[in-house]
Amino acid sequence: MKLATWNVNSVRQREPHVRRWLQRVQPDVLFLQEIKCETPQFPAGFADLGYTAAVVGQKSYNGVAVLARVPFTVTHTALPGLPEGDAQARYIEIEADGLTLIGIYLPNGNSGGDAGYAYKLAWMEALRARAAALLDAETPFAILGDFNVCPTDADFTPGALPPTDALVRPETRAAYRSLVWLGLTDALRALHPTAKLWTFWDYQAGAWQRDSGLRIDHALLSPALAERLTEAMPDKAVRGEDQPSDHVPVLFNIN
DNA sequence: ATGACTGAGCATCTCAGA
Repeated sequence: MKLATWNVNSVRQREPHVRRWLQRVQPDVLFLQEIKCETPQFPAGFADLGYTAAVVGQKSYNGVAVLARVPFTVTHTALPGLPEGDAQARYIEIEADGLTLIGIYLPNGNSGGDAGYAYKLAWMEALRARAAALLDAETPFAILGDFNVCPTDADFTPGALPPTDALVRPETRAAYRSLVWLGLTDALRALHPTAKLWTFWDYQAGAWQRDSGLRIDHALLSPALAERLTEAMPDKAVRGEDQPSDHVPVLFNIN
C-alpha cells in the first residue's frame, strides 16, 4: 500500500502538479495539507484519475484533504480532545484497508505570539493523547502530514532556521518525542537513519538552489505497520517543477 | 551584505507560511 503526504500550498494553484504526480506515482492514499480553500472550492479534477476526495476546508488558510483510489470512510474531521474543539481545518482521519490513517497539518506556531505557540503545544498534546488511545486499542495506524517539527539538528540545513523558531524550540521537540516515544516509528528515519533528506525548501533566499531545506513532513507508524514498511522517500524532483509548492510529496510503502 | 517568495482576500496592502 502506497501512502503519501504533501503540503501543496493551495490545491487550486497546484491542481496540475497533483494530477501529474498521481498519474506518475499512483499512490493508494495521498493526504494533502494547506489546501487553502473552503470545501466546495476543492477541485473536482482528481475523480477522473480514479481518486475519491474527502475534504476538510476553510477560507484562506490551512485545510486538509485525502485522495484515495481504495475504498475508505471518514471517521474524524477534527482532532479529538482539543480543549475548545478546533476552529482550524487541520485534521482528517479515515479507515481504509483495515487501517486507521490520519492526515495532519500541525500548527506552525510562529505567528500569534505566545497564544499561537501555546496552540501548537496544545495541539501536539491532543495528538499524543489520540495516538495513545489508538495504541491502547491495538489499532494499526499511521499519522502522516506536515508536522511543522524538525525533530533534531540533523533535520535541517544549518542556518535555515534560528534556534528560537517554533519548528525547533526545545518544547516543540520534547512534545514530538513524547509522541514518538509512545512506541511509534518515524518511517523515513527508520529506513534512512542519517541521510540529509528534506521535504521543504523555502521560496526565499534561494533556498532550493542552495539545497537549504527542512525535514518537517513525516509519517509515524504504529508497531504493526512499522513491521511492514519497505520504502520511505521525499520526491525531491517535484520541487524543481514550474510554480511548485515549497513542500514535496513524501511517499511510503507498506507491504 | 543574512537581502532574495508565494498565496488568499471586501486586496495595490496585510497576514501567514517555516
